[in-house]
Amino acid sequence: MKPAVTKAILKKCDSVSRLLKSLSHPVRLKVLCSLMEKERGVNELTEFCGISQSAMSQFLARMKAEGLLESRRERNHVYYRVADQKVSRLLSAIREIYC
Amino acid sequence: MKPAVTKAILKKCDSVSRLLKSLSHPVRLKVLCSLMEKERGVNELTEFCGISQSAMSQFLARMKAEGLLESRRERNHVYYRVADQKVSRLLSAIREIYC
DNA sequence: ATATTATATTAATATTATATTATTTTGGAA
DNA sequence: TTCCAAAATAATATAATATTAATATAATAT
Repeated sequence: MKPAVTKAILKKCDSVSRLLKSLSHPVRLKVLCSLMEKERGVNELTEFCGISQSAMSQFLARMKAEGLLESRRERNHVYYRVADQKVSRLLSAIREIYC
Repeated sequence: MKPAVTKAILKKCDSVSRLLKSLSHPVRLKVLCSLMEKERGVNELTEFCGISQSAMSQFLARMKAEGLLESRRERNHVYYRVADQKVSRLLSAIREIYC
């Protein structure tokens, strides 16, 4: 492998692997998949994934902190949506290959 | 979400997230990336990733067990290559989006 | 003001993944 | 056979993540 090319790949791999780690949990992946079409409320996501409210809240907080999700509040409900265009593209590719 | 669609997605997410977990470690991702072009020896992979022989061997064994890699022996050297067509496609997609 | 519902945060524990070191196996060469 | 290099395995220590439970906040309704 040419050293010049090599170095660039190594760096990219570090950042990309961090992103993939975020997608690599079943709940986080389910959340992202279900948000592909449209934004959804915490309640809906929680039911969909079949986990506790607390757990979901933690997942959502983490994904938001990582820049994967954005949220907005409406009355006493919070709605989440996918924040990153590239992540959407990646999810589409995954769907195409595996679904 | 329609229950029929839902159930299929939930199942897929479980298996896909397992795969993504495997790609989500920097070393494993580097190995896969460097094997996109052609097969490579353990030695070369170890140097490329900058980890110990033992650690690399463990990663390779795991990836082989998971069906991501195949290997062949030639004299006292072992060469690894990507085993799964779908994984190759996924890696290509990742490259396209992030590199 | 109090109660209720939705969501978030914190803390404790359990689980799993990774790295390290030492040892073993494999196949070939002296 | 004995020796050597390459690779694999085993055992253990360490670090990272996930899970669970309890508590806290936010907004609204009574």
